[in-house]
Amino acid sequence: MTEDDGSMKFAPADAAPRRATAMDVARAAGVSRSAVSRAFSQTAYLDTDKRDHIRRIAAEMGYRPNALAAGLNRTRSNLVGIVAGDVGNLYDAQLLSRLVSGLTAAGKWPVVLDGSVGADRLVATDIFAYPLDAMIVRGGSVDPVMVDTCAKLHIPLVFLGCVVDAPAVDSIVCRNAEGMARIADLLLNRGRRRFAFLGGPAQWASQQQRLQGLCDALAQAGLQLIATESADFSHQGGAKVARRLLQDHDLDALVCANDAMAIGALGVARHDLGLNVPADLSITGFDDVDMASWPCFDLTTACNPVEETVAGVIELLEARLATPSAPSRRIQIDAHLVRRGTH
Amino acid sequence: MTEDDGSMKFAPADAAPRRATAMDVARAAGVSRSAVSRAFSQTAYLDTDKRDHIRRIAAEMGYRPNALAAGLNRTRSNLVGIVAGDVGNLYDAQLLSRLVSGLTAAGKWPVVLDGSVGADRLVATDIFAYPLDAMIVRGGSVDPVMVDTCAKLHIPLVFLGCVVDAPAVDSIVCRNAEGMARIADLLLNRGRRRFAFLGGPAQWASQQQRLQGLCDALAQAGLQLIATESADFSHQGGAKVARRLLQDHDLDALVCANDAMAIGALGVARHDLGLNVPADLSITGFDDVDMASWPCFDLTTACNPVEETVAGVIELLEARLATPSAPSRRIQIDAHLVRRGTH
DNA sequence: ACCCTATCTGCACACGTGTTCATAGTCACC
DNA sequence: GGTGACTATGAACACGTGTGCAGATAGGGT
Repeated sequence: MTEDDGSMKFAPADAAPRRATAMDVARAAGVSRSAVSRAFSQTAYLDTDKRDHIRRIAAEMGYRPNALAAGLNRTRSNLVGIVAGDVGNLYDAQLLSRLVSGLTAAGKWPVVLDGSVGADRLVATDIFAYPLDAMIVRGGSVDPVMVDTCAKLHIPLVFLGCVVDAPAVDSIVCRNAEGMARIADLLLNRGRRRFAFLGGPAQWASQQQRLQGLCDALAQAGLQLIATESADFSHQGGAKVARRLLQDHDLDALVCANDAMAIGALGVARHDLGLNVPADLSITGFDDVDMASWPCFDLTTACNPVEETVAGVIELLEARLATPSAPSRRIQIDAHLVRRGTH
Repeated sequence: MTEDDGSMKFAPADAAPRRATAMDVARAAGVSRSAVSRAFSQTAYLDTDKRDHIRRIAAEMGYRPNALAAGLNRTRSNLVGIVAGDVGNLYDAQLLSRLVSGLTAAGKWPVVLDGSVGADRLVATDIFAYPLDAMIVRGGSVDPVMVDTCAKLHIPLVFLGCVVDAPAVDSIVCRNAEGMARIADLLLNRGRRRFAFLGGPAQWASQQQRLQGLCDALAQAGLQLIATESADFSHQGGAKVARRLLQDHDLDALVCANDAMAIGALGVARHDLGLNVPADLSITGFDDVDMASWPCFDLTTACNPVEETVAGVIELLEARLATPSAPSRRIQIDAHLVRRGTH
């Protein structure tokens, strides 16, 4: 009865209107608040007529149980943080998109964070104020501050693209070295001998593994790289560095650390330098983004399968949530060769 | 004192460990829970020594105030839903990325939802269980169910790409017709007379406005379109339909509704059909995605500026949150011409 | 010495929900 | 009709936090 006084004050419709609560519905339906709560729970007893009545009134008022309030006495919030990679990068954009779909299908809500700001700033910022069920990090290198923070808050971490050795931290990586070895073998069998590598930023673990895989395969054939240069994984960066590489060295194989740079290199080689790809020069990428299959590029590359990766992330996530103290796991994904027209 | 009994039961360290709470910190620091709460509030009184002491212990224990619990008695959750567009589409991917950055900078946390599932399913699903501060929808057409649901829950809506006439629903759109008219004028001045339009799905408002802008500009010159076909805004779809258009008609200008399709058309025209662009045929896009400026495409297009659009969304959002009952607003963004090498 | 004020702190309530517990009601069966 | 079993429901508590209110402490002024 004292509640009535509170709800009668001035009918504040012009101020910010508030979301209907279970109490509001209970008053409108002439039942207790508990009954409203039970009307939205499958397990609780409630008379069918009463349940229908409550649900109809709730629908009219636009009531839905507030997940944040309910989450207080539940152990899961169903919120999962994603630190996105470089979304200007086509592969990362594709990955993010599929990851969002996969998490939604798994009943989790992805809160996406800008990965381009420093990870330390991300920690300083208040995303960890939210009780995330887990954190998925896409990136080339690992930030120890984030690992520590998540450990203290008991937030499971899944790393996507690099391996982290810490308790309750899982990771999923592509078999970069093996994939690159397949590319190297393909080019060696075709008779290529004068190789250069167009790599990405050195702090990316995948970049180093791809370089290593290439070097090892060449060493087995008694060869070594003529030149190695780094760009920023972007199309423009790849084009710029590829021009320098192709002008300074006499190459017959330019192996790139990802598709975007390979496509940039392809443009420079064909249009600016007038080289004949693949007759005089092989150019290869890595990842197999959508664009690699476009007829104007038709890029030979190694497929870093997005769907399989996302499925692996979801699997790691669910296993970790089911058994928080389980030992860390690492999933490795095979990168298979995609033979097209640039080798 | 009764609390002690509760906390002493078995020290359940092997089960799912729980996040430290203000009560835990209070016990460890020998102060009241209120003091801990105040230690993290700028406005509250607290002795400096005591505040430092509490914050140090909190840092050791990895304590942070739980935003969900705090959000219960606050009017904002700082969570904002984003219904993403088609992230396979390059423009939408770019837009999503910048939107995430912009929202983060504005102190909001974006919860990203898969826009490819039907909007009705999105409503049926339980994202609205969370008290979102607002919902940002990127898409070509408007789903009335979502508008109704958000209205009932008092969740402000911002539409990105189409205009919706409903209370407290804001929108931001590109001046599509004017942008397309600029392209048409450019092509007319260059002497083009035989135009075709390669459009997107009909339910997209922007698509219709772009078509309309083109038709009007042609009509002013006493011309009309020779042919109009639709694809799905994708590279592959654009390529396929462009081949048909170019084979069936004698054109000197192929105006595309977005860059992806224009680039697909460009590949078909040059490589498959051996046409000379721009000598014999003009091909134009719309949006000005990064790729349009790549030397291998060098696409003439109209710029649909991402930064400006995101800034507009943030502005609409903040204004709406400040004044929930304000009349609906519509921001229009100019699409300026980008002259490159395909006209 | 006393009082008033300014500063600090703890208690208690509110936020909105799920769930346990006890109780009222119903029905069947002896 | 009485008793037991069972169902349906409301009151109460818990989740973790911010904050109003009152009380306590200290310090200074008369």
